[in-house]
Amino acid sequence: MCGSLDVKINTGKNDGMDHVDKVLEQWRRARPDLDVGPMGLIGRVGRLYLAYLKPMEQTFARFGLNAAKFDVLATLRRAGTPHELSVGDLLKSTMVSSGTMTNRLDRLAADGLIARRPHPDDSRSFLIALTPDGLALIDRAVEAHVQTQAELVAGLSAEDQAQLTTLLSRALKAAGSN
Amino acid sequence: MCGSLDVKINTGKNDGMDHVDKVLEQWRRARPDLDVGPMGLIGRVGRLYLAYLKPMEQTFARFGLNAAKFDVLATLRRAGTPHELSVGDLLKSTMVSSGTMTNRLDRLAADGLIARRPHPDDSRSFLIALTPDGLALIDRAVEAHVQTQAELVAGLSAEDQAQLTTLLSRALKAAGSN
DNA sequence: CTGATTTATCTTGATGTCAAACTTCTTGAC
DNA sequence: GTCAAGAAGTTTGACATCAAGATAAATCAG
Repeated sequence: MCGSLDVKINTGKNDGMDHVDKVLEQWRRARPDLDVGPMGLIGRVGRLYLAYLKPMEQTFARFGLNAAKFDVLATLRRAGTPHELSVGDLLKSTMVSSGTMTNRLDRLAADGLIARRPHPDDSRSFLIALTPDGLALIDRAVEAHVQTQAELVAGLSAEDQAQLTTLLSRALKAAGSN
Repeated sequence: MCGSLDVKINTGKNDGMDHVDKVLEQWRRARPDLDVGPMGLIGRVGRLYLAYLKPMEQTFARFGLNAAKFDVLATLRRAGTPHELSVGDLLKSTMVSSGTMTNRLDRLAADGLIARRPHPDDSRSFLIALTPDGLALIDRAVEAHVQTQAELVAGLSAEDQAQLTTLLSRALKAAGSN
């Protein structure tokens, strides 16, 4: 007596179900004791993050960059003239480990996009500056990046964009990360 | 005459500004020609993703797992009895490269959490099954995971959670990833 | 049947990341 | 002054990931 119902729902290939809906449906069948409501919200945040990341990485690639390199160059660029920060400043802005930052700076220096010089007031420290090439590149890359981002949200109405931004801010506070 | 204004706004350490607000403010000063509206939305999605990911990774670590391993075990678990899928099935569900999946399966097999066996109908293929240890572990881990996720969104009202889920779904469709 | 193509998975080589250990320099207590 | 404690970056070792190439088996065209 439940055979037809099983077949009907099985594998969840119904109407407007997205990937997250299908996963939740599977969990409900496999572990009906679990409340998967939060998983739906958090899962969609993850999927949206990936959906945004891929096109942005493609844009970066057009300029010989990836998200990691873009991140460092953009941090220096938006800091304003003279586009120079210490390694520690970059660490605070970018939330990666110090070893990761060393690696990123090595590669950017090899590309001629940044230059290290000793910090005049602290010999343990280094100042990292955009080279002229680095400045020219990030200025072009960020224009393309902004354009890509505009396209990614173009399908949302202005009102939806504003509401989504508000709710995301609230969610960030609720998650304890301001 | 703009000196005092400059100082007042400089470095953006005002009221309720979060990290994304500060970045946008820096861009507005450094590149006033750019429209950074979409960057605010996309930036918050990224920050929220990270804010969710860190506590979830800590939960996984309590069970000797990381997000990659949890992902595979959970896919097998929610597929239902006999908790067995081909490598290709796992690839479709998890969106990683085939080399990555091989690596994940090697490590899970070394941990005794999954077992490979030849596919009875196709000698190119393998069936991957949870071992009894793997099943017991993922059943405990997913309970803790659901609990962690509940805590992460607990600061949002039920209405905000529902509205956010709706808008995220809309944003996913708008970004061309359903 | 047989050769060509496609499919399923694994292997290889290059990157990127982190945690923890390490080096060098600064600062603070006395 | 001098020594201990802390801070700024770098190095090391272990993983994780991907793209592209390799291997082996299934399928298809004729």
